[in-house]
Amino acid sequence: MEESDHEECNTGLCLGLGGGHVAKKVKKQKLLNKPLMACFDLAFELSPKGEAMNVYNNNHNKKGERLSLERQQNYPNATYSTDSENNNNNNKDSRKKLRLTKEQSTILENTFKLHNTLNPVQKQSLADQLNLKTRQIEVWFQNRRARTKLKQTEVDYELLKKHCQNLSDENRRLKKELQELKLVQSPLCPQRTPSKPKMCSSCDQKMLKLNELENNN
DNA sequence: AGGGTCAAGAGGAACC
DNA sequence: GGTTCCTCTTGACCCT
Repeated sequence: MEESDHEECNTGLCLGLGGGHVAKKVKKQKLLNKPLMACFDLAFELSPKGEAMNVYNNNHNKKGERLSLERQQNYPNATYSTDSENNNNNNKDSRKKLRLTKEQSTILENTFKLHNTLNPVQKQSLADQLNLKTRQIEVWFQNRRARTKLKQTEVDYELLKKHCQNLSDENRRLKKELQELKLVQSPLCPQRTPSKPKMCSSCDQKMLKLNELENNN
């Protein structure tokens, strides 16, 4: 990287001042009217509140350090920078949080509405359009799908809860109704007990004989 | 200070 | 076997 490559940068970070806290201080003085700029592998943006932030972390992260070579090979587009690239900054405050601009968020949201997954070509073109890494686009879509799913789960849970409540109410109502029916059929209400069927005299006699036989047996 | 949000890390599953 | 996705977790930042 030539020094002239970042002549626009007045954050101080190019001079070895690392970390978001430094950037935060510097931003208030110098960056208020610069929505997006890049310097080395660092890109800065203003948050909705006007704070300057490191757009993409440079992963001196404790975990980032153990990132396997294999994964780096799997994701060649990802900015898994090695310490040698950015080692001017101290490793402790590495993982800076990216804040997408309103415009970036809007475009991502609109794209997500059209298709919630992207093919590599779409990913690349979106990355170019938004000045982000394809890996960032990929991560955003992953997280967005996760949020959608979580929201849907919450909605489903509420629906099931309501349904369950309805079933409980119905069950209670039916139990009550059954109780009332039992009460109505009890001996305490003789008028409701089934009356003896009327029989003609011949049938009556036959019944009598049957009863006698049964009793004899 | 503590909780919420969200980008990113990590690891495993699924797919081709 | 490489790539992408899912899921859970982590950590930075914001808000109250």
